[in-house]
Amino acid sequence: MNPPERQTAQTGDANRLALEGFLPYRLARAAEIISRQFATLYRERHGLTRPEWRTLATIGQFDRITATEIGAHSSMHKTKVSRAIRALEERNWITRQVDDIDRRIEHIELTREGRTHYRDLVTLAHSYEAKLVEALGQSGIDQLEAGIAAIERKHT
Amino acid sequence: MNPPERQTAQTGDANRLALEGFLPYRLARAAEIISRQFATLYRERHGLTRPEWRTLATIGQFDRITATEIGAHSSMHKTKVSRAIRALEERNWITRQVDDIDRRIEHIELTREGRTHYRDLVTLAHSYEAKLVEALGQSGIDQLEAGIAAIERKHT
DNA sequence: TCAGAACAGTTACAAACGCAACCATCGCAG
DNA sequence: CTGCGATGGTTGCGTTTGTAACTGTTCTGA
Repeated sequence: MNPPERQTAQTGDANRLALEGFLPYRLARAAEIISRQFATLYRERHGLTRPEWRTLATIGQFDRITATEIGAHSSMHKTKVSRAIRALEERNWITRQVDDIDRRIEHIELTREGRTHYRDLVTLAHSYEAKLVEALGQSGIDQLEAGIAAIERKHT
Repeated sequence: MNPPERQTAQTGDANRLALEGFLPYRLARAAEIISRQFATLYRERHGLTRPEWRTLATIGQFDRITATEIGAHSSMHKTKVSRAIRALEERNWITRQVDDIDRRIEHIELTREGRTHYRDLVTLAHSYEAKLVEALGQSGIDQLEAGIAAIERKHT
């Protein structure tokens, strides 16, 4: 058993930076790895891009929702959302309905077809999460979540 | 004091997915927040893009390095590296030198000017890390690093 | 009542990205 | 040798992205 190594961005020399130990870099890289892995799954299976998957996931979560709300809930720029919505609409996975009172607003819902894909996507997500637990161990997951939670807590 | 809430992607209903509890999403979002915060610093201060910052950081870390090695060390696509190198070269922050023996290889080094910026960048990075520790708490940082380490361990 | 601020959503445009094709060079097997 | 696969690095091209500007609509306050 090795003694646990404390990884930091320092190399002993304070005038250098070890990129591989620098937290923002490590975090970005880790997120990229996980995102890509999961993206491969839904891309191969449903032909979705990342913004489209997030959009679909958000609509499915709330049944009926507006574009602005989707952006707020999924941390996406409104142009990304707009384009994702159009793409999903062209596949007939969602429908839009202009609000009766405020005609700027469009309510978005899943079609039957969209719901089918959403259900499958949820299964996929859960099973990927399970794989993550298996790969990283429950303690790894717990620590990661705790760390993320700390960031979330500080961020507005 | 509230009891700690266990956050999961489930909403009780297994046929739904709570995006805000889904680990890949949370991780991507957290990384994005941190990356953006730090990027604002070096962009405002040195006018660097993200690939340029990573490239510069890697060159500074190793003094003399090739483009391929930069890509491997900083997890960037070779075209990204190529373009970042060109941009840094145009600012006269780095120099290239074709290898005497293998003329495909270019050795890259910092110029005096580049070194000045690199030093400042290192200071910036360290002080940002310190701010992170302050904001998230040492335990938050430790947990985050442990979680990331678990991912790194599994990834090739 | 009505002018202008605010807001939902789209679009035009430029920058950034990755893939694939490419050039130049090297290494190696026959 | 020499021909051909592998390697380092660049570039062309289609796609994706964010910014800003725009359309259409509602809200607000004088």
